[in-house]
Amino acid sequence: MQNTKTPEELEAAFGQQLRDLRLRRNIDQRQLAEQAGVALNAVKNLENGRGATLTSLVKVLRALGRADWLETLAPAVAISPMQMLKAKQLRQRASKAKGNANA
Amino acid sequence: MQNTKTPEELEAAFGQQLRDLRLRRNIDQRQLAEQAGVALNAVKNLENGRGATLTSLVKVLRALGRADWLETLAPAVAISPMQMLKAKQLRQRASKAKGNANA
DNA sequence: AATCAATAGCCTTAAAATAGTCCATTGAAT
DNA sequence: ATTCAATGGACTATTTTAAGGCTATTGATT
Repeated sequence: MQNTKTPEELEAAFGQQLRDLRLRRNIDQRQLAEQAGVALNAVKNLENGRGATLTSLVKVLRALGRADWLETLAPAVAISPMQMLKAKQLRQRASKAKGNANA
Repeated sequence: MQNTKTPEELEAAFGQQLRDLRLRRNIDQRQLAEQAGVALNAVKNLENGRGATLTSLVKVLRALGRADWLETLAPAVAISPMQMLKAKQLRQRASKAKGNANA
């Protein structure tokens, strides 16, 4: 089941979550910006889904105490000890063009 | 327990996770960029932690089928049905400067 | 060990975000 | 109902990123 939202919608919904985190801590945008080391405008851009840099986002997450969330994107796959033994490490490059899982 | 990593380190570690997701699907950067609708350079920037826009990130996550991850930042707090009744909705603004939870 | 596609890195131009400031609107507290 | 800080929106200058193209390096395959 795919996410049908457009990138714009995703960014806006994401901004709302950032806002929620901030408001749960009851700090204003100015304070958050200061603690994060970014401009007030950068926080506004993030929360309103108006476009932002990844750097601004990371700094703000850090200030909100949620930098750990950034580590949850690609969790290591859980494998059994037996599988562990013969598990090959992840490839460093995609395989050459013909045998790919492409569309 | 705080995350002690610098923003640069966080961004680099995050980029590695993006790369892992891509490699698990065995597609190359060019294909991912094409499917995401961004430039090849944007994918490189993301994976190498060299700076990127939130828009590029969102498009790439979407192409990787992981846009749902964006919804996991601020999960709704679980409360009991009894609490539900008297639960006030989250404030829309931080409270005025004196009584804040500031540093 | 030879091959060659995947990736890194650099360049230029265009587009977008940051930073700083100001003013208008509005939610929450009195 | 009034007040006023929190927020939104707009503007300019500066910095950063996107896009597109090119070359050098290197990991995976044979």
